[in-house]
Amino acid sequence: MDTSGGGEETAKKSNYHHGHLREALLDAAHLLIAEHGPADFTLAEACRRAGVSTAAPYRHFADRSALIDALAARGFTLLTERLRTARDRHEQGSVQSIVSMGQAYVAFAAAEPALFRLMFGRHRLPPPTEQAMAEGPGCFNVLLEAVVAWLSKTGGTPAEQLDIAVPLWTIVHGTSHLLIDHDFDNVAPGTDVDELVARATEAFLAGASAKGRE
Amino acid sequence: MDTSGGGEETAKKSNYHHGHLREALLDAAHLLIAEHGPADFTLAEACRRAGVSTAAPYRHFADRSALIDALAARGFTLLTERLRTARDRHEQGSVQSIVSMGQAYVAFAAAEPALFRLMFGRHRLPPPTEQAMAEGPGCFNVLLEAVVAWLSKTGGTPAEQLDIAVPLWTIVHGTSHLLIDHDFDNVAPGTDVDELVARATEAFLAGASAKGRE
DNA sequence: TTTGCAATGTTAGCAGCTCTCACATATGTT
DNA sequence: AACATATGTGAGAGCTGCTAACATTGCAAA
Repeated sequence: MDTSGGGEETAKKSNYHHGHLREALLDAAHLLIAEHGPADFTLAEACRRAGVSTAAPYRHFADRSALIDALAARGFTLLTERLRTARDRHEQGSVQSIVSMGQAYVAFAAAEPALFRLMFGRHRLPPPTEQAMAEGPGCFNVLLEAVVAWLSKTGGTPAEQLDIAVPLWTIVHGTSHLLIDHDFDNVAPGTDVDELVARATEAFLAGASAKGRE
Repeated sequence: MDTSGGGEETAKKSNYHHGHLREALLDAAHLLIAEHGPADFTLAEACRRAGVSTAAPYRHFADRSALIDALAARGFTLLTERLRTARDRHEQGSVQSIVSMGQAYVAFAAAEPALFRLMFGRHRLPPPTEQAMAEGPGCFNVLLEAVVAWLSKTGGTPAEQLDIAVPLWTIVHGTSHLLIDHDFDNVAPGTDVDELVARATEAFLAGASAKGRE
């Protein structure tokens, strides 16, 4: 999947130094949390899969949670890309463009539930982490740009962008969590989340722009 | 806070058998996850606080996660109560009644973030747990009833109840998660979540009923 | 090329956690 | 009073995160 596979032969000068350990650990961790959930992810098991001792990770990460943070950062850049391509599949400023982003958001959560939980569930109060200050908004900014474009088409002002974007975010974020936690199963089984996101987004935008015009 | 405090004197026949260990462990666990987050909650620490050995919990719970599940169940009954009283503070079928429920939902998450995460974050695929089948819906049913009442007032049919209730749920659920994960801080600091829930709910209901009428 | 240093890996080991097993003690029923 | 049952303890196995001292390699300057 990456260069390390073929690299074992081309660059097998030694097997003492791994060579791509940092990335290998992140890959292993990604697989593990996808299999067993983020809670009972084990650094030792990741080491086993990467073929190194349990002390090796500490050359690349301060501690276990630093590795998890790095994984979350990976997730944010991935999500941001997906949102951008989803948005750009439709006309700028169109409702369809915004709906498409929401569906991509939920699809990402559905495809990578453990990663999604990791990204938004690290309840560490202290460190806004500069990294997060850059990545998190980076992700949200994609939505903001689309909302501004929509506002300019429907006669709204850019000042309202947060009043529109934040509720839209809550809809797709809530849908994602409820979906991956299987909370629809008992209550509304067989829910079509794409449909759900489309209807909720359209209804909210309709209600919001009606209110603005009244 | 409970009977065990005074009970130590009235019922201090022995200190070998604890007497209320199950509840005491749940109380201790509740405090611990509130302090340190649900992830690094430790069964051993809960034992220390309850004043028993680390083997004692296994007389009352199958394992660590069974205790956590019991805590989550507690949370659901608590949340259901809060929703019911919030709803009943306003006229039946009114938008205000529905908004009030949403605000109570978010307020619960804000007051008990760790418990909230526990309740919805146990990503255990296998057991729909009968308990959860009863509690989860029990919680959602409060909303459904309110939505049915609103529909009958606005000329909708009960068949649409899920189309209305599920999006509303995603709004408050998403708001709760984003709030307790501090995701508003970087993006929309100082967000008034009560205001947010009210505006989003009103706009969605307006848009949805307009669509029904068109 | 050789030498020396910084980067990266290993082994050994501590402390803490979950969970089990055999044993101890209290409770209540007959 | 005696037994069965419920509930607690102590010791210990096996795992984990993490540290410290030591080993190996790659790179860059002499």
